[in-house]
Amino acid sequence: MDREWNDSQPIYRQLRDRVVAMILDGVLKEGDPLPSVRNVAAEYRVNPLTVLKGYQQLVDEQLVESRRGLGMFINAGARNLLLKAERQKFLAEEWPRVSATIQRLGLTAKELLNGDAARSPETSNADEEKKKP
Amino acid sequence: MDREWNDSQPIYRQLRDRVVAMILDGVLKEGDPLPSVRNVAAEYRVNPLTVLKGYQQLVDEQLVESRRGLGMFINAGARNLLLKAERQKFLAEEWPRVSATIQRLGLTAKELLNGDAARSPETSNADEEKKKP
DNA sequence: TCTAGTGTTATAGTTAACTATAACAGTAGA
DNA sequence: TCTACTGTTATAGTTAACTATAACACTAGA
Repeated sequence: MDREWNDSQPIYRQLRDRVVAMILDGVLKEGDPLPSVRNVAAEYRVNPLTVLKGYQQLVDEQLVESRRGLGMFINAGARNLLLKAERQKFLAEEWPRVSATIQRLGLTAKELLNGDAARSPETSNADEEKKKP
Repeated sequence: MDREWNDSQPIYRQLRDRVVAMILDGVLKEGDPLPSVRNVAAEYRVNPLTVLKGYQQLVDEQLVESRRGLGMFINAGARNLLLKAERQKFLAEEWPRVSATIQRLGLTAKELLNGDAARSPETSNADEEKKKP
């Protein structure tokens, strides 16, 4: 997980999205415990309530189950559920907007998608940065 | 312009983005006046101050000039400025995130391009490919 | 039982975004 | 001058997001 936050979305939603990404990437498998509310809060220097709120979203989506005194655990079937739901959400809401932006900027989706397919999933970084001493 | 708002970003920023889109699309040309603060506020049922805040962003970016008593006008060179700035921002900030999501969801270029092939002049790609194994 | 780890709730305060309402300030044209 | 548009500022209130601090409730293991 990254240690920084984006100002374009509330922290609790970004937190939710990160866990989702970890599930999809297989970093968190079904049955695994989530990092504890307190730990996450400490590590990212965020209020425990904010972390809880992010986690609660996952509970509401039935991706995660909470066991008091024990922790929060990835539900069985979570990854499949996510793949379906997130795909649909992405195609219906995000991609149309992104695609419009791409055309507006005179870029081509094809090039972006191809150029990126060659890279490893880790290297999702644009080379805007010059080397620094 | 659309009449609805997204809950994922503040209204004033969405407003700014819409004007930017209109400039890039050539709906608003250099020298043209923006729709007036009061009109927009009325049409979208939003507070005038919120509209002003969105417009002020454009002024701060030097895309728009404000003439008291007259209105706000698209600056000369605004489109060029935007193309550069927005491209860089998109490639550096948005695309990496989107691209990661695409891979995470196991979506393919083909799937994504088909949906809006109708819009893009580039995407007249009648290629055939193997169905998934 | 005690301890150290879990999730959860309570209380209270700050800030950003948005709202309603109103007034001020400048420009063009009848 | 009067009218009807513009942008701009002032005042004050609501809500959502986040914060700090503390306590409560539960579980596993020594």
